[in-house]
Amino acid sequence: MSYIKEDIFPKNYKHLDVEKKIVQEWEKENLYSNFNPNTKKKIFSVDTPPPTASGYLHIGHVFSYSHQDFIVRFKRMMGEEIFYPMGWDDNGLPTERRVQDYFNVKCDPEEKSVDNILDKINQNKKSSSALKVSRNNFIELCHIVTTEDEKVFKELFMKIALSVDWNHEYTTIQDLPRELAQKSFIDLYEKGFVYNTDSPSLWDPEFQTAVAQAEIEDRDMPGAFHDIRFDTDSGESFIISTTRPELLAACVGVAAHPEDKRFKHLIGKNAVTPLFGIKVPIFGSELVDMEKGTGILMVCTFGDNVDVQWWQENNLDTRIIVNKYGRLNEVIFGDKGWESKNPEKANSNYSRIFGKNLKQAKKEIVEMLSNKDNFEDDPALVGEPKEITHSVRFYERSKTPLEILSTRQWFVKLMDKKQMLIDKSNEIDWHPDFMRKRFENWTENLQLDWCISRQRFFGVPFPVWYKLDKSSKPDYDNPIVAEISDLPVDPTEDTPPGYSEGDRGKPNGFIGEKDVFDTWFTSSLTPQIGGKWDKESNFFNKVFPYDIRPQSHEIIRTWAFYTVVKSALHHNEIPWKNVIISGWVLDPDRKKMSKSKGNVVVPNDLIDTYGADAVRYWAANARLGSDTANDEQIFKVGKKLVVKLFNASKFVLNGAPESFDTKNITEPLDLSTIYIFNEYLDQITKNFEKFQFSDALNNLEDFFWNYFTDNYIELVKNRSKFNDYGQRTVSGQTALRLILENLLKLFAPFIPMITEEIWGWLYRNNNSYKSIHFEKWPEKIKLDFKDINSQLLDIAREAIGAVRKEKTNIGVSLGAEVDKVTLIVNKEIKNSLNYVIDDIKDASRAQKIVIKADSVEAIRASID
RNA sequence: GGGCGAUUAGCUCAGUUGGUUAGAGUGCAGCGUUGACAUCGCUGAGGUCGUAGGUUCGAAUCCUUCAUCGCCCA
Repeated sequence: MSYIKEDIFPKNYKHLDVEKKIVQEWEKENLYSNFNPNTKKKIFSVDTPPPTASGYLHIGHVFSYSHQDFIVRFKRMMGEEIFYPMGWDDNGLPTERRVQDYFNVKCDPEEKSVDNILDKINQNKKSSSALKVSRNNFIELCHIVTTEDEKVFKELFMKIALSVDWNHEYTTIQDLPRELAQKSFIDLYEKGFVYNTDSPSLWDPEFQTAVAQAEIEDRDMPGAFHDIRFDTDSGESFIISTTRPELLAACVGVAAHPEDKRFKHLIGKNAVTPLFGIKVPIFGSELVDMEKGTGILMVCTFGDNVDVQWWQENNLDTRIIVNKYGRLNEVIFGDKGWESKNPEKANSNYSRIFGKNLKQAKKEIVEMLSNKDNFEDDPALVGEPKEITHSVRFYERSKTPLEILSTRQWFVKLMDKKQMLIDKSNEIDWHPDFMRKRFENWTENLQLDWCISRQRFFGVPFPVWYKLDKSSKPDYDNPIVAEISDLPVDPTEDTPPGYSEGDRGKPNGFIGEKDVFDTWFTSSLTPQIGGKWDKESNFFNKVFPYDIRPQSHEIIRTWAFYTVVKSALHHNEIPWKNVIISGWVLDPDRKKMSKSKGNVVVPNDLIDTYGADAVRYWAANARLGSDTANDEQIFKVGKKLVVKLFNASKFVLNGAPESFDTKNITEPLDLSTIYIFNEYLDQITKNFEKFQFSDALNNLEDFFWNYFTDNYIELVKNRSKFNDYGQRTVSGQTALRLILENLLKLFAPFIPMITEEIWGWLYRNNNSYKSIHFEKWPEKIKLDFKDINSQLLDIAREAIGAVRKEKTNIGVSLGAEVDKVTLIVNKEIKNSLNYVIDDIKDASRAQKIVIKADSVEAIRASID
């Protein structure tokens, strides 16, 4: 028989070297990049979140991506065929801004593409003004920048040992995602689920684009109620309150609560706006809050959502004064729709705010309202503005409040599908389950259809052109939609079927849609992109619906929601069977990490200090859905575990026989230990199957520390290492080896580097060697337990504990040899103890051991 | 204002369907070791289980109230 030699074990564990080496080996072997859709095995598919490429990766990414990898590695060892693609979301505003600054360019869809865009940029280097580039060139530049970012991301993901299939790496702006996004649009168009319309919608003046409800956030901002006196055309007057006096010229009505005694008599009459002299109707609405401000208010084009509602319900006039830049556009009082009691005065007043932004206009209006020269009697502004804090809606990336502008936009019809979407979410298992509520709440509270058009450049273009009539007016109601076989198309460069490029912009010709899709319109297709929807239908059907969708909770309303929408509308299916929600990583003060707070932790230093395995250990300790503080203490514990596993393995394997046969496990203590292991294994596997990896890890650690290293190894040390007791020795050696191998496999999903390293010591030179990560997940070890008291290990553990305690009491070292140990035990366990007494004697380093029966509760020891 | 979650030892968290004396890790203090272990072992201190009610033979656990914190949404 040959034995494992000492020289294969390094003295200490150097995680930096080992982890680097292992990642390189995996990459060289393409270990994980081998998904086979034609496998006979069960397929386990993962719809991974594509990180924003021009963002940055922080410890929170490491955290949640580790979570998915634990599950993936478990499933792989369970014998399933893993489909684990990875994408980068490079489409959208963050990249646009970065590229603009980086190259000093500005996208202009009117520009034609050129071949040598980088040369042109170099020539423009010294110029202070940004170079105008076509959309295609702009996309080209975005590729250049994001390719670099993606490389950094990929390196980090490999460093933390994600077992991603890099053969299925994609970016959301590549041809396939662009093509599928356009195909998605065409499919929805043909099904009648999308429409375009010119109606009030949310508009960000800073980025000059429409935005969707999902991208809005409310922020508490300081504001002020301005009380302004209005007259009626019958000579009465009343005082309205508004936080937006700058919209006075856009006033189209006045509203009060119908039950409000103060204003009831005014309803049905007309008011006249100060400064502009426009006659507007006064109407009643239950939506008016009588407690707020003066209880009566002005309705404008458009102050907020409710203004839009009143405008529709009461057939109010439309007076647009805000343009898409957030500035006041030109209007002429006296013209149709702008009839004023004093057009000359109105125009002169308006000239003071025309062209100004909303903030400047507000200041100007307030000044005019309080200037008594503008009024026959008192100024219209009553008293001082009353400062308040109110919530204001912003596009999440913007610093300028949203406006509601009437613009032509494309929408996906959702308002009529709320119940259907909630039903779909109920077919999905959410982990933890309460996160389902977020989805439901959001869906129930939807107020608008999904606005999918953006007036931006770095995105996927709409595959749509519009016919022009003889006066070059576009026919928006009958768009020309691209043929699916022609996708992807860029309507600003490509020509629609039946037209030639010369017809572009000409009477009776066509124009291309300039808008691009909302980023989420593409990102919501990650299941279709990963599965190559309709390109390889065989492939798609095998991975879809996906088994899991891992993500964090703040994008339930966007990514999860829209993905459910797409799958429901395209396939009438749920996109995935399980949603796995990771919590956030908070800073030690339990504050959310954010760039602006400056409390973001970058993962690389932590990984270098503690090792990727230790960082993963920390992530594995968090339950799904719960936020976790970034606590270095836990990284230390993880490192300790890794080192302990290293040392325990070294000890067990050093000098052990190369081969072993499970049949040789005959000693009662060894059998008992394996029996207990089996029970733990059962728990661990069950927890993993429920995606409760943190519970699985807890079980595993419990067995590893409290049974295996602290006690079992100590008990069998002598007979397996230092003395030859014949069959008892072989049994101990075999059990140690068997349990160790099983533990390595169980730890492998969590700490894949150290386990791979140790596995390599054992099997690297075998012909049939494969990574531990493709080994089979342990099954219960089948041995003959029928005459074995499974409690033997517990009893031995208690006995050795009693001896240790007594040695400490009498002040001798645990390793000290003693003459005689007496164990005082109760009668029930005396018999059992006899089975393991020799091991206890050895572990006690006693010459002689005696058992004394007594009516004690716990085992006690005395030493002579 | 509506919804969700949390509140247990100094810190981070377990506590399964209600059931003896509420646990772990970490940290702290003391002692002993350091021949698998930049370790390990033993011992100790430390908790009115957020508050106030209720159900029950029995509540950290179930119900109600309130408070605080966090998140989601208006």
